[in-house]
Amino acid sequence: MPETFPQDTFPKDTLPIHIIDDDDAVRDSLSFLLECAGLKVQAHASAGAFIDGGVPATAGCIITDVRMPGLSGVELLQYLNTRGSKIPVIVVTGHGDVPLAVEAMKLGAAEFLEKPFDDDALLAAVRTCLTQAALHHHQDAVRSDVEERIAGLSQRERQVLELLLVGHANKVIAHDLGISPRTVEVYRANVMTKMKAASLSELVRMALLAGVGGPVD
Amino acid sequence: MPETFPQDTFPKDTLPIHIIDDDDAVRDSLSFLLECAGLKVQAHASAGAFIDGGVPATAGCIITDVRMPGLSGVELLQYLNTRGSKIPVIVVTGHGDVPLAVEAMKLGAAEFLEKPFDDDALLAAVRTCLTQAALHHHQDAVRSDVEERIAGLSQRERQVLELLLVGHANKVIAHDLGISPRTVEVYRANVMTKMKAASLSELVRMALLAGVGGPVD
DNA sequence: CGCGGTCCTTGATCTATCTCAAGGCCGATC
DNA sequence: GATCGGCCTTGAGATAGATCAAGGACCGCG
Repeated sequence: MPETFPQDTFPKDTLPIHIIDDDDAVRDSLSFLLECAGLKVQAHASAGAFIDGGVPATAGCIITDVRMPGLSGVELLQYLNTRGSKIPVIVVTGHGDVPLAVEAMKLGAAEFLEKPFDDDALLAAVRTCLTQAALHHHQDAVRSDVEERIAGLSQRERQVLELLLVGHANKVIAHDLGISPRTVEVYRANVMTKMKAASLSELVRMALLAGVGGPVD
Repeated sequence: MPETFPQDTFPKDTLPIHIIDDDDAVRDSLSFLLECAGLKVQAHASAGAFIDGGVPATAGCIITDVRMPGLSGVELLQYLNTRGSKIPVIVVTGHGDVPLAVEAMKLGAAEFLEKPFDDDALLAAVRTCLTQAALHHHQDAVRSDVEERIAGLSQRERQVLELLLVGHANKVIAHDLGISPRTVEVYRANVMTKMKAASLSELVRMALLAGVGGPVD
């Protein structure tokens, strides 16, 4: 079970910042800038190299160039979106125009800076991202934790869970599944135990968080 | 109780599109373009004029210029954000630069187009916005409906609702409120009736939708 | 004052749900 | 093959919750 940190004790500075740029000089100077600010940095020469390392579930943020051999910064954003990643991405570019910036922002970029950019502006953006990342990280930790518990349920237990979320009473669930109401109660109790839910209310909130048994509609 | 439309029968074309621009010629040409596309248009000469009309809870989208006397397009975005409005906003500008575009997008603009823009591009953006607006509109209708029901609860009923959402059993709630468990049951039943909830599960989902008794944490 | 209305409160009763205890089935392991 | 563990299943009794029916406090109104 992932640790859950209260927001203000969250170890922001341990979350690595990934720099993706094909220019050695840029990587070095960015790394230097961020490390001087006491931040942990990992540099990658291409988006592919970053992805090959396995997209970290937990990262502070990503700083990427747009024009690069292989995947461009925009393509990286698209890839991250398909992966459902919520890592904040700061896009930097030497040849930016408005349509490109708009596209990057639409794809969820947290910031779009034109070179040469102000060091302070970048640092400010990074800090903003780290704060956001800390929030998302906590949410994600909770959600993946809940998803794990759901995965740990047996088939019957999962069925009962879903019917429970629909709002059916035990006896209705029993009828639906063609078993005794008594048996449903056992699964229900198991679900509560395995999901570590102290109440039905909590169970419903957990399920919604994990995207099970959708909203009201 | 607001009607609920299945997504594809939603009357998109009845949702008005608000054009905000201080240039008469621009308003007219935009109005003409959109009306030819069969869309309903309302034009405003300034952001202030639009706001004074009362920000409509239901609108297709807003097309606004950036540079205007009075509130600028960016300031309009900020205002809409403070109001919690989710109306999609398309920003158009004759003198756009990257930082301005980025700022507008950060403030939630759906699109940022530079003049002279392609008519088809604008129409495509508008249609995208209308689709989004239809989705949000349905969500908002449901939420405001739920909020109304909550507002219709008596004080005791609301207290019981909150403790119920926390996951407390009736007898615990009774102890907390210093009344008989039996009495709690009455409020509980009233809450279910007034909220039109068929089950506790549904009640919890409604409450979460209305932002009452927050997420897991 | 007497009236209707809403809100808060409760008892008795019936129904649903949770707790304790336990048997049959199947695959994995020794 | 025997044993162990997990899954599915159930009964009887205790507990919590829903339903039926109703009294007292407060407020505005005629």
